[in-house]
Amino acid sequence: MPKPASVTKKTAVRGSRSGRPIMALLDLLGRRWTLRIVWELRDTPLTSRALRIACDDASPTIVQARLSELRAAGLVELEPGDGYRLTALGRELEQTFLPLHRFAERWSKQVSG
Amino acid sequence: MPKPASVTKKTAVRGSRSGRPIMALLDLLGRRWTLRIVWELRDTPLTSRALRIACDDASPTIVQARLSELRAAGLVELEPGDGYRLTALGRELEQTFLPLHRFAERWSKQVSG
DNA sequence: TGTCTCGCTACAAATAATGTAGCGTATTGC
DNA sequence: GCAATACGCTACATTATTTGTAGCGAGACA
Repeated sequence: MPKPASVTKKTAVRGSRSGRPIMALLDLLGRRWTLRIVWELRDTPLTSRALRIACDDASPTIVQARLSELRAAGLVELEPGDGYRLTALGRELEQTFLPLHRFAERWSKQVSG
Repeated sequence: MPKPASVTKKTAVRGSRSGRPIMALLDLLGRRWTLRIVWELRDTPLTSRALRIACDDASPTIVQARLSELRAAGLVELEPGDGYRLTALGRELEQTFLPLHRFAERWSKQVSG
């Protein structure tokens, strides 16, 4: 059951068939380690290796793949000599995630007991 | 300190080694279709089949798997006769996602243009 | 030179997702 | 009663993604 080319292409985001940016974004962020990577870059640039370690020693394959996607999406950039960091746009995104930290605390308390 | 069983066991989330709820949450949400499912339930309950269709005809296997995870996480519940819907906690989470819609619009304009 | 680290890639094995079919259980209409 | 339908959910083979390990070429440092 083939999907349209725009969705089958490697770089494209699933769910973008609709042309609704939110779907493309949800898809991009819903890939393994993507949210985590944005999170780890939230307040400091990290080299690719430091990032891997920060992400529970995720494999370089997937970290590089996610970084490529995030760079293509204009959310992350590579500052030579400094490592990866969020772009201005990436920082905007990260801002929308700040309440998530607080929520996570509430959530873990409510789920565990 | 170890997280509650529901977050440390096999069913639970990668990245929870640290015991930091945010990691567990980021991992849970960073699984394919999870964000999308929460999004689709944002303002109306949906039956499992309606949800599949809303999610670009995702396979029932994965939708059911994600729903199980989200139910175990206390974010989604099944109301018999009504379908799946966000719990109070799930609605709190969804609230933190609202700015995402607006961001997605900004993002798509900046990336494509 | 040798030894670092950097960003990044290759590649086989393991794991997860996909697409299709169908189960058992209600609920409806006849 | 009895199909027809929709529900939540599962089986399973195919395909895609992720993982883990190893290592490349380039640059900095000594």
